[in-house]
Amino acid sequence: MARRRTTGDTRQLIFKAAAAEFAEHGYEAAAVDRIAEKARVNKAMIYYHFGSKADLYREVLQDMFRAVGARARAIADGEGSPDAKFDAWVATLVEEAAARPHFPAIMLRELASGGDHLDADTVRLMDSVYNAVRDVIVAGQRQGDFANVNPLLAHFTIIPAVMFFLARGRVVSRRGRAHAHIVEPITREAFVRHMQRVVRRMLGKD
Amino acid sequence: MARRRTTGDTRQLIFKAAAAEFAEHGYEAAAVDRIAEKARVNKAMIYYHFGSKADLYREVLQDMFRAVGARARAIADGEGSPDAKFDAWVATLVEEAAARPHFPAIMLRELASGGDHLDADTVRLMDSVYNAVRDVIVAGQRQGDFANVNPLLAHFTIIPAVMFFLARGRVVSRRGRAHAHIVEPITREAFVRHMQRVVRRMLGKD
DNA sequence: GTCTATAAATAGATAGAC
DNA sequence: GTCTATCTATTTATAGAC
Repeated sequence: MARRRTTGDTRQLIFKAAAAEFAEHGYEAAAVDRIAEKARVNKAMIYYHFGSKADLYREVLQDMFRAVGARARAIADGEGSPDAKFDAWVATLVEEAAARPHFPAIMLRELASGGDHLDADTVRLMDSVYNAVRDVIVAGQRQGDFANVNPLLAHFTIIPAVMFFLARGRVVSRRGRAHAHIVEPITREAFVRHMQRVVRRMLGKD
Repeated sequence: MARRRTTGDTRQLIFKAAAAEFAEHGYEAAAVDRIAEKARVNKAMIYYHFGSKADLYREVLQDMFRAVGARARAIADGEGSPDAKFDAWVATLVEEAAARPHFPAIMLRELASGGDHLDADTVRLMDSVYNAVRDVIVAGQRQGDFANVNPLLAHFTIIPAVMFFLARGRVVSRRGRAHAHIVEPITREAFVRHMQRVVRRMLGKD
């Protein structure tokens, strides 16, 4: 059944096209014209629905961090040992980021630009992800399972590795790079297992 | 003694301004006009000395990877235990990247763009960094000090953490973010110690 | 809600004088 | 080697018809 395009559809088409465009080019170099093209929508519609390029970007960012934050909180508040929770967190982060191909690139670029486009609300959402991670670490330390590791340093050991790994896929798949060791492929399974091992050893007591 | 500006000076002024501009905005959004402004040089001089924006960018990238590659190779071929070499590698990487404030941001952005602007020569330079790291890991494994860890996975655990940490400095130092845990400051010393510990545990045998 | 047309600014790059 | 002036394309954004 083909049905007419509704307002919600248009918004979502724009939203998805915007996420892809911001990931490919970054906020500054992203072109509203190209977003309209990708969404097969008239450019004026983007301004009608989202107001400005900056507002559209903010919505894309917040959507990403809201999704990851919810899953992180679910793990933190769920059942299982601290070790098992971190196994789940690593797997979830990879899964969630892989399901949104634009997520790692946008995060990498936002960091590179010094958080130029992060408003207070977005920082709060990023913080809620970290807070869930920290809760698990502190709980693990209280019950004597984890060593005395700074939770923020632990967080910034896991997140960068996952973002790099997923962003790297596009670099590796380009042609004309067959003979460099650094672009050898890594399977997602191998990466997850590696990171789970690294995290367990990072957090574990001696 | 004030001396006249020579050709070499002009080239280097442009070079440094370009590195800063590419780091701040990324290749696409970088403006040749702004590079000229920063270097206090006429825009036409950039094209006279470097040919194009793309060529200028390539030179900036290659310079970065050449410097880091040389230091990585020196550590790999030098004296010391494999463990000590990795302590040195972590400290060196942080030092080298901190001395070039544009380095982490450019690398983050290049990765985010899928290596769009990496020619074969630049990939070879990146590869030489990894090859030095891999040599140390393989040697450590041969002499029974290291566990059987995939060297590429190990490399992509260290590099991202260092790049994130250094790029994060600019995000943290912005105003209006005082109340998020995720932007709490981390000293360089604490980070280096943490990473050295993580790397030792990642590579060490059980 | 959706379109066309266009304004106003800025981009990369070059011609040509000196 | 260094400059000014300029070409052409593209940018964000909006006015106004339907």
